[in-house]
Amino acid sequence: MTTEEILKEWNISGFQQDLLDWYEDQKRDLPWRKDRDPYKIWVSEIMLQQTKVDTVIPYFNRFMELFPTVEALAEAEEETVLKAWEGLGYYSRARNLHQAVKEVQENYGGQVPANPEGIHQLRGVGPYTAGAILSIAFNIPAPAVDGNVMRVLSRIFTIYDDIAKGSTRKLFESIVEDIISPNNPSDFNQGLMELGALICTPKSPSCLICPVGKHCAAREEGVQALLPVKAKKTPPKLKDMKAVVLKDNDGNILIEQRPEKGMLAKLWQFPNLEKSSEDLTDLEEHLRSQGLEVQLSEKVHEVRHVFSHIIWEIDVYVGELKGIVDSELFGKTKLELVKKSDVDRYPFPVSHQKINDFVLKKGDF
DNA sequence: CAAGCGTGGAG
DNA sequence: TCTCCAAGCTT
Repeated sequence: MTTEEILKEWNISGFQQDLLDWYEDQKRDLPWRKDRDPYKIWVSEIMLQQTKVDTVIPYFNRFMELFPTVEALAEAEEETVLKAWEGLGYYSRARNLHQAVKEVQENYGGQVPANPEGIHQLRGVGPYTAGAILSIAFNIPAPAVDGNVMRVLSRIFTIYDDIAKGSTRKLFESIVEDIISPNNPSDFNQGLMELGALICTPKSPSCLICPVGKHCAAREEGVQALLPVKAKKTPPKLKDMKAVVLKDNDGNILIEQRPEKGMLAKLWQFPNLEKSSEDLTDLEEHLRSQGLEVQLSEKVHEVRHVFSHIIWEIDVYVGELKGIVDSELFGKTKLELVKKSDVDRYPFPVSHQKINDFVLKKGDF
């Protein structure tokens, strides 16, 4: 049967009631479900993008202690926000959220806009997050189609479109507009996602205890394991890197800030470059070009770190900073000499936390 | 539209 | 060790 034929004889209000009853009974007690503060819903939705609930919970709780309100976050330093995000990944989320919250503080007096136009133009708020905030916080019947919702609905209506394609999301949004509960869009959307997280899971879904199993075409046909259809993404590419932990005469450590755009933007790291020679010349030249004279050791460690699209294999060196040869050049760099105990104050990506752990915390350097 | 953008956990 | 993710957005 086609999706249209299924929908025509499908029991919409029965599905709504079964889903809402199950959600009311089985929903998890999560920190962002204690009230409907739009700011908290917003922050939680940004953190939950491509990130599991169990990972988010401690970050969310710390974030709310540091920045309890729109005003508090708007007034915070960006580096403080990035430090609170350290380890959570996709750091543009933190920078975009910070910018958007400043705009809300400036343009809306700190009140999160409760309409589609206002909310969608905020940095980092795309179609899913806009719908999630509108429905969950303001109970407005807007679709909030994430991976869970596409998986659940692809099974219920046996939809074989590739959910990795952007255009497919629109199809699911139009379906949600048809079936969303007009009285309780907040719990309806959350119920769909909760069902995807707890019952209608990617692998071996629990169809036997599914509260909406009688509405599901995939279960009827026994094809739930074939859905959803999702194109495979290309595997990450290997990149050989070098990093060096440098100490000066006073025991200070040299760190550098990454560029404002691109991967790990504005985070800090130990001087880091793509490997271009087997010996030490590439490192020495890289540092000399920034005005630094150094004495390097042989490789002391190796770090492997997998990103979503790249794998870094980092050869780690240590060395001594002999002097700043060209202080004018050094002044233009994003390098800083900091006390060993202060390295932890800066936001580091996990790849370089691994270096920090090995060289500065476990090692005797 | 496809690619770029992180991380830690499950199987 | 390897594969596949998990409440996506921006360019």
